[in-house]
Amino acid sequence: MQYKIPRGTFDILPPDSRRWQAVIRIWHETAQQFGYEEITTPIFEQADLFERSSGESSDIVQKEMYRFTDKKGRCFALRPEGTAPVVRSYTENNLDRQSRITRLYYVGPMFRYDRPQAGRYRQFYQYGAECIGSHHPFYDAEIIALQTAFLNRLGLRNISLEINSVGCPACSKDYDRALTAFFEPHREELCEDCRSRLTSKPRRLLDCKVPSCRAIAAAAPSMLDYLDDACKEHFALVQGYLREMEIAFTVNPRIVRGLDYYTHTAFEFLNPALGAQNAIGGGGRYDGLIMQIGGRDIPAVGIAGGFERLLLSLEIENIPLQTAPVPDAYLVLACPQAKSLGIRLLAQWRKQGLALAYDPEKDSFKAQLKAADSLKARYAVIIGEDEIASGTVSVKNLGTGEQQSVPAEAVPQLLRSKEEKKYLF
RNA sequence: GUGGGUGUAGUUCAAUUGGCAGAGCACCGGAUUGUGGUUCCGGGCGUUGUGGGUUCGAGUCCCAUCUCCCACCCCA
Repeated sequence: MQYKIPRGTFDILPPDSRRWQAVIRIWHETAQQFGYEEITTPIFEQADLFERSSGESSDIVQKEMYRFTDKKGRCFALRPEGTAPVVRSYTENNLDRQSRITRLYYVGPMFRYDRPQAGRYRQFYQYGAECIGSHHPFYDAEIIALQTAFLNRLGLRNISLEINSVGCPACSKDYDRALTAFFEPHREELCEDCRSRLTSKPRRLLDCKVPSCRAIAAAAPSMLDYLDDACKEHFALVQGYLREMEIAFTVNPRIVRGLDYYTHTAFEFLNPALGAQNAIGGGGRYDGLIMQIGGRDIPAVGIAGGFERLLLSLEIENIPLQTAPVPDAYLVLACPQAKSLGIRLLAQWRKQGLALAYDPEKDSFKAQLKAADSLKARYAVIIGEDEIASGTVSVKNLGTGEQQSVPAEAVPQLLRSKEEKKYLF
């Protein structure tokens, strides 16, 4: 074993690849049902696109980005998240001129240089959707509904939705000041991390796991009390829409999203069964981002989620996704003279859409039937001396054992009709 | 980036105080020449993650390194 896969990456092999296909297919279907169209962007972009959008002080930029320079010294980064590239493409291609509301969704790999852990990888796969062009709270609720529909359709049940509002930049700033003022007198009692957070990101103090910090934070002021009237109303309307859509949620004023560009609504979908890495998706509104990266002042709201944790959740809850593909029939060629005819028929029947299995290295009759059985083929199509002599082939139902001879031309129709019959019961 | 655990056949796991590296499952073949599943029989020299060291002798002890796992951190 000479080469090894890079740390924090993984191959998706059968039978897992089937599960991935199924989940991705359901994502495409759900997003399209909600009026979203697919966008695919490159997996690398100018590094400063992410630096500018995520925020210089974010962990993504500070330590998790895969950066590199190309032969001409230009600085690129493997994308650590999906929103910035979509927004870049939106502005670059003037999509705002084409329609007032633009709904886009994507699927693809993201890259973050993190220490790998269960449910956390260096190359991981995300789905996401962005609704660009309106500040209306309906769209916040709608995109949450999209993500809810997706998770429900997969069969996940033990998922909770927590929402919060981080307000507009103005009330957000007020709140940070209030937090700093609140924690400052306790500086000496805080853990080391929290002391540095106090100056850089006071909000992070709220979800520190050190018990002593938690005790202090318990009495900290709530973001919700610092929302101005407009922000308060927006948040109330989002909640109203969610209730009308019958989407269960709890308000958690401590939700902090990792990236700087979020405004107003922020939310997370959590699966408590997952352990430390329990966020399976989330999103929020980012009204300032498009202007920030050089576009017009256009509001937007988006979601994203990771497939790894989705699949982990499905496994924990024992939800089957897709059964293994089985061949319609296994071709048994019983004598050397049958081989040429058999291979011609194999090709012909495949053109007609049948899933056929055949192994040229198995000569004995018994071995071929055994193989048919282990592949769970529904039928064996047998061609040997007898069949050649009579100008027919034998079709054996491997479930019931019944067997009949028919002309070769009848096989596709026969297998198809028998299969249809099967679905009638 | 920090701390703790882990690694033996394709896979799941054994191997006593350091003493010949094994089993289940899976896989392949066979059990009178054209009929599968059950059953029975046969089939394993694997750089014990990698590289060093101690020892007459290392899967086992020591050091380094890598991987994965758990937690911190962060998030998907």
